[in-house]
Amino acid sequence: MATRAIHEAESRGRLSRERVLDAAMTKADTAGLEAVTMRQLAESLHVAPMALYRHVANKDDLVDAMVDVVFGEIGVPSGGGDWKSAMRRRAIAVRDALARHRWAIGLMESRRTPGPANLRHHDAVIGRLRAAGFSIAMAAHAYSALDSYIYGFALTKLNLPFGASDDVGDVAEQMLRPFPIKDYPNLVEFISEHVMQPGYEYGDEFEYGLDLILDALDQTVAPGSETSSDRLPER
Amino acid sequence: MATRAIHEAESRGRLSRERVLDAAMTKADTAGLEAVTMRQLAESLHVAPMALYRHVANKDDLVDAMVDVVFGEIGVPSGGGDWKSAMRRRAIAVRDALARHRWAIGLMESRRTPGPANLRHHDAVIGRLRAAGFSIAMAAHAYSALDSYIYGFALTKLNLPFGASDDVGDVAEQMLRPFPIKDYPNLVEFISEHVMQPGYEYGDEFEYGLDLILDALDQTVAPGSETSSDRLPER
DNA sequence: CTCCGCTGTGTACGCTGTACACCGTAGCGA
DNA sequence: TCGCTACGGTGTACAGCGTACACAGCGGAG
Repeated sequence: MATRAIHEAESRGRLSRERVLDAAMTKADTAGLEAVTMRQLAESLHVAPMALYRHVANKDDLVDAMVDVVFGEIGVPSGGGDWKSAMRRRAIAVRDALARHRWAIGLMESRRTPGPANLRHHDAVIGRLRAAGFSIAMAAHAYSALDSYIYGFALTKLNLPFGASDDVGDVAEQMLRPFPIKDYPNLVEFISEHVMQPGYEYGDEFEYGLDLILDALDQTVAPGSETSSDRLPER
Repeated sequence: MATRAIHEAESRGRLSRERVLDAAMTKADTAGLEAVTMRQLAESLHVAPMALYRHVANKDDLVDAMVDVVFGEIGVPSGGGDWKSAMRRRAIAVRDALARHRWAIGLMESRRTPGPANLRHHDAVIGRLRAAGFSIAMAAHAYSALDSYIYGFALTKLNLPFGASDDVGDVAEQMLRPFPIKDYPNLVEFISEHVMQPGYEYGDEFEYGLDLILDALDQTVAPGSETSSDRLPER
């Protein structure tokens, strides 16, 4: 009884898949995905490592579930407006979710076993495009182009690192330091004249490319006209 | 002496950074990046694990070098033609390199310490755009949009798995099996009417989106005209 | 009251990256 | 020719990983 009481006090009740998932998300968000080990996760839940296996099949199952939580947060493209603004809002929702959960980038589309939120999301986006008059093939084109861009942007932004609040110029300069500057004149100009300028924010590039693609799709799908509600040529 | 002779016969001479790198690339290409462990790598070189550390600082250094080899294979956009076809060729070269080295996807832009081939590549691409009359800001827009798309496509293609020669339809159907079909009508239609059709190849989507972006950039950079050789508006 | 089943535990195995001390040899200066 | 040094390869060891397996304690059903 004493043991039980103490244990309850420490862990605020029994373990559950949801509590495991919550702890994993928090840990990943704050300490990175590499900090999400079964052992560390168990420790932060005040539980033995093997206890987790009563609630997740294995680590892959856990990661699958985490990714599905992110899809859940993204939700589905909300009702109003034309397809273009719906897709624009969705793109930004995805970007924002990936900004909150940087560890999910590169995992979102890579799971061999998509969860329900994942499927619901894809279903809704395709549905939205079809309702706007996209043929199946054209919806595939649009979805592929948009998703590639969105995930790719997140990926390159995550990477080429400019980590959040680091001074971008410092990082860039540091990457170049070991090399003779004269070998990379365009890169040097690019960094000193653009990246290091005050007010530069790589994240701002996102909407430029996004609108580029959305406008191009719009032109393809409704060349000349401005409202589209019928099946239109694929290519 | 006997020992030495045997050892030489097995390993075809001394170890070197290059031999380590070659073995690592081969292993990653054939068995995936997760098979590239210091121990397995050492074994395939007939050498003790710790021997590798005389030639690479640590595993991160090794992976950095592997990524730079991929950039080396991509090369720089070759001379002739307008910027659009140069960028198109580059995009396809990147896609092909990533197809040869699937493990590199997600690593290409993520290394905090880019190698010389990486920098040379970026320098050349920026240089090509600048030479075609792109302002610095416009070059940034174009580069960001293109790279996001290219890497994102590789990422989503790698992922949503349809692994190479698997039957795409089978995989898709299998992903849906655990769920009630009626919950995802658009997805079901999409898969059965499009993805499962004979001749469908997701990889074909790449050039559609690529040309969409290239044409859109072209229109932005030279609205109306068909040859561009001067600085033009950023946005 | 007894028993079953569920949940959490402890131990153990094989794998990972890599620190550290060691040793044989090749190549050099004397 | 000798002796030394520096370098490349080895063996051992440690901490940390995912997880298989046998077990224990408790709650609820019969």
